[in-house]
Amino acid sequence: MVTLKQLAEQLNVSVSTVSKALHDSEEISPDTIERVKALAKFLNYKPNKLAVSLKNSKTNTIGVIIPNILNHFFAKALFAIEQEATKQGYNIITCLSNELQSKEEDSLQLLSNGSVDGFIMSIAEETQIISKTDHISNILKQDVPIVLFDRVSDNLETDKVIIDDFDAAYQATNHLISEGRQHIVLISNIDELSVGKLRTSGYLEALKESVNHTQDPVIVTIKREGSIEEHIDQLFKTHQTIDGIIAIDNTSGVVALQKALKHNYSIPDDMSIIGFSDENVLQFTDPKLSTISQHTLDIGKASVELLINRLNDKSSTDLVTKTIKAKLQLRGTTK
Amino acid sequence: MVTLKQLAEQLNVSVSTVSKALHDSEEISPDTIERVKALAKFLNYKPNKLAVSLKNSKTNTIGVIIPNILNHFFAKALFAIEQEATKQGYNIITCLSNELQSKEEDSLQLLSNGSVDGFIMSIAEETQIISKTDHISNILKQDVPIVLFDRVSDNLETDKVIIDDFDAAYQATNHLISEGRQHIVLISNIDELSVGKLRTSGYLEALKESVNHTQDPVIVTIKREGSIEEHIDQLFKTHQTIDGIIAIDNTSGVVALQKALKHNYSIPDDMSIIGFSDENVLQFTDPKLSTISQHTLDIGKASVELLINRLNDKSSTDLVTKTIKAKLQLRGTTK
DNA sequence: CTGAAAGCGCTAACAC
DNA sequence: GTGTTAGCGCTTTCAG
Repeated sequence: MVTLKQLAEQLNVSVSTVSKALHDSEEISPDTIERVKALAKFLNYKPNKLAVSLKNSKTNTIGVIIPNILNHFFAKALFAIEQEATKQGYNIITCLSNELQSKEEDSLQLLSNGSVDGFIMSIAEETQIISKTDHISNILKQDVPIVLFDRVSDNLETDKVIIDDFDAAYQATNHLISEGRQHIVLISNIDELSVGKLRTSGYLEALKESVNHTQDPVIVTIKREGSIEEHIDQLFKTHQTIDGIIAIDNTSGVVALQKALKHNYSIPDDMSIIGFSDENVLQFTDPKLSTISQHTLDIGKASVELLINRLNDKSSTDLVTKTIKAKLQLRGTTK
Repeated sequence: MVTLKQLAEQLNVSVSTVSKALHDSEEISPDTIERVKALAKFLNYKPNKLAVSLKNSKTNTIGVIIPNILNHFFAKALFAIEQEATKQGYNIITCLSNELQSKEEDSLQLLSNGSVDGFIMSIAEETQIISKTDHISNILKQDVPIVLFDRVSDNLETDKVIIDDFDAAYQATNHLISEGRQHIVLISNIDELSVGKLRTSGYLEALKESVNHTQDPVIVTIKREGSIEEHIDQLFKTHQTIDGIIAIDNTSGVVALQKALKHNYSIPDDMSIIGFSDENVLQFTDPKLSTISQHTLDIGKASVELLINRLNDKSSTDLVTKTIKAKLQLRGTTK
């Protein structure tokens, strides 16, 4: 690696002159600036980021902690975070917690030592289940800002970016009710998560409020990843009067549609299905799945904006929670 | 942030004593070590990684450049890379090239300044199309090691991790031939990529070698992401004798299956389909798609191993190319 | 206009 | 056993 010192030696000037020249300092003669820059370019000089960061106590790097990169929602969020961060001159260091509290803690510890200016994260499933967030508040205590997105915790005093999970499920349910559906089932493999609980509440509330709708709520909870298909198959066997499905996670909507067609339901005549899936699954379904669109790109972008705002004004004490409205996208699986 | 200096002051010893104590140096009395460690723990001291890296000229960080994180193959590769890197005590800085040569170049430039010890990357589509890899060889010239995975280039002298793309497609095609299929079509939306070209060659070779098989090759090339469905629909309309499909990218196999069922083919009786998809799509298909399994986790792991080996022995000059054998996984869409 | 010197936080050779 | 010093590469104040 070429250093300032080497440039200085070759040009017979001092290190500080070189440094200033490269920063277009007014103190330096145009001529010197010219010469310095020419040589720097020629030798492909790049300032050592470590040294600059150490000096400035500023890394221009954001730590991003993702619970599960194989979940398309998070992959897309990461995509958006990276894009916006790059645009704003920040790098990202990505850690994957794989839904484990221990890995989440490790990553926070490991990077909160000057490696990053702040964090953007979504809470690991395990952390949400055992509801222990000390490892996160410890970091906050050390004045390293954190933005939480999607999966958040009321116990943590941070900026947050969420979607209106309750409302989204509430509206989806109401839509099915307005279609005249009488037996609307909710399918979830995320009932341990904050977002899962909120979406379920929205569903329950919509059913409760609906006057001329007397069904009891039916909630299918799926624990293990692999068993979604079995559960849904089972559902169609045991509940033959089902005419509406709200799937509140990424994939079960698609699976439900698949199975419904297999069971010879005519969609959407016999049954309506609404999923929380991203558009990427649409190519796999026919008819096209109606979904609640989460505007994942906006979520990622907003997270970066919030964090950078916070970094630029650490003094500000009021926390902001930004809600990105989800939108019901009716396609081929609803009337 | 707590620093060595602060610890030293509180304990009335020198900074170097503290440093040594924390490293269990033999020079320091057990008693002092005890006291230092106790205070360090109490104050939650963490060595500033920037300073350590600067001092050691070693960051223990790997730069990972991913062409498209929304592609499940790359998400899974990233998953594997992160996992293995963490295991070996390395962090990763993730950059997304979004298939653009310019972003790839930016990322390499930005991080090859002491931020990372080396790179793991897969080449952007644009870079493969215009076949300009100077920005990569420039980094190599600066003695920053790079491991290429999946999409590689013959022009670059680096360690590589690839799958046996030619063989995989060759075998898949031969399998369909052995089933007695007479009109086997290849579908590709990645014909610009090195891996796409190799897979296509494998298909062509298998057809050519087959003695009692007289069909001409049929290759459907899809350019735009959104048009896969249309193209496949079209295919079934114009080529009604098709009885075999090899889809060489991540998604078109699933789409082909979907459409074939829609067109009332009985799968696998009337037609066999083999995709290059990951297991994650299986939940969306019925019958289950037969695939060529790419062992993506192994690819990621091997990439990290190769890079770390290289970092530990920069002198070694012989380049290694590791081939992770793909495996034909027959499921419900083949006989 | 240019240079010397201090310091970011850490390590390590070398005193004492 | 402990302390002093120099230096990683850079920025910045202050002197010249």
